[in-house]
Amino acid sequence: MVKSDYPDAEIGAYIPDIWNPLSAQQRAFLAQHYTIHKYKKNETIYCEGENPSHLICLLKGKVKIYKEGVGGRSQIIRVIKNNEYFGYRAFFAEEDFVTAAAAFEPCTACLIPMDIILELLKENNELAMFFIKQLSKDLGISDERTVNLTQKHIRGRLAESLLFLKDAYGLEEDESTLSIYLSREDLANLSNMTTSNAIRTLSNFASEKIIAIDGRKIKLMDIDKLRKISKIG
Amino acid sequence: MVKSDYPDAEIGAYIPDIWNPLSAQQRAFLAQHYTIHKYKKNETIYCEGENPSHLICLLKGKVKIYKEGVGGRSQIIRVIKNNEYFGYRAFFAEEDFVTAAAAFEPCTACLIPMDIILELLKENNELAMFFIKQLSKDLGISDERTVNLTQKHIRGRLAESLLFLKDAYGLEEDESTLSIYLSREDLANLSNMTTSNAIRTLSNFASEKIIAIDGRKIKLMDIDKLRKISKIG
DNA sequence: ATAAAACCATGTTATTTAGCACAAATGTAG
DNA sequence: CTACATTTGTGCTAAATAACATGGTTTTAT
Repeated sequence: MVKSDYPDAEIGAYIPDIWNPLSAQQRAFLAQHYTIHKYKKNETIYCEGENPSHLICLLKGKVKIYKEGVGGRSQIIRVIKNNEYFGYRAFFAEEDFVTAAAAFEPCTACLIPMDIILELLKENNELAMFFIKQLSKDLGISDERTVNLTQKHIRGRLAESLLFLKDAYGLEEDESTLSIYLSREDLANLSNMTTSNAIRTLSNFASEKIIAIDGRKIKLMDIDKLRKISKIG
Repeated sequence: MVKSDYPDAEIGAYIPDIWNPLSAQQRAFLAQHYTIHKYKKNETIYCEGENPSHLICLLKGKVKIYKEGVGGRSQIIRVIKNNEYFGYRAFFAEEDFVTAAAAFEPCTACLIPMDIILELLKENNELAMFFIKQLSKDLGISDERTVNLTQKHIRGRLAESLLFLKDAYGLEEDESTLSIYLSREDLANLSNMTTSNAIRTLSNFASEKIIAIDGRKIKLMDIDKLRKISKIG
């Protein structure tokens, strides 16, 4: 609702992947229909079972896509950063959401009704190719993740999650601190383990000088070693 | 190479999902470039790390898509049946294969070079929508599977695999025998467990009269109970 | 500022699952 | 048909992980 921060004239700069392929006319059409929303920290963006209606492009902040499993345990499936799109898979598959989305931290997002996207897809193949490519990449990542989460041991899974967070959200200026601060519980849900085991394994990594922890701040001290641990499982 | 069994004139009937959206001209173009291949039982169709080049439509037989994990264990990611397409994800993502494919039983497939598909995609949006929808469905299944394989216990995972095989390949005329005969090892690889545990759990199900086993033949005797076991994990 | 709630840390125990060994059954090649 | 390889079945042991309990610490809300 705070379009002021993201003036219409510049919207294209914030959603380049779907804006660039469009013709002038298509851009005008899109510009008429998008809206800007803000989400508070920990706010739910959509829930499992809901009906998908909008393509969401994250302009600012960090989002988790997760799934409630058996016995209250939840599993983080993927994470979203700046300029990434989500919320559209279920619509294309003609299903309700099988995952939920929530904000790790305060977020701003651009929402575009899926009907509008469908209209654009009918006339613009380059846009269709964007979605085909994106879905293909995500499917590869998901397949990879299935094996990693099922076959690796705790240390391997946690090491992998730390590297995953580094790749997803990068490091701070010191080139070693993860620029996302997660609760131990979220870290556990990302790594398919209990909170206790996330805490314990994190402490072990710290005493082995592979990482350094200061509350929720995590410094990666020995990335090669993390890679090795992640690789051997 | 045995086009005889699948005469050119009828090819459209075998690959309807991508044939129907095409114009007459596009169909002619496609007909010029497809080939028919046969695969023997257990033959590898493609390997992890290879470069994807063809869209494959399975005309006859059953195929597994799997991934070698840590320590020689392999994980079956999904299975393919008649009239389903595979082999294209990696191409669209511009990656090498992250999975491998092999024939469960003797197979016949129609291969179409991905370049040809790309050409057709440029001019045909309906075809693009087919891939968007298919990839979206597969991604949902993959996400679902990640949670099922990681959070459920052995009995839940095996029950789920049996139901999964029923949905994928159906039952024989008796309405209860799975119409695919897998080795215990494949069943284990599908369910993320060791072969011993697959054997053991299968025996347990049999003594509980939930299934009946006769070699590799598996009869589902109490599907409701299987669903319940799968659900509670 | 203070109370309440959520989170972090660590030790102990219980459960689940993998790993191994070996025998029996089945399939396969010559 | 026979010999050999592979698959299946079963029991036992070891390892990995979850579950629980408790106390300290930080965050949040009022």
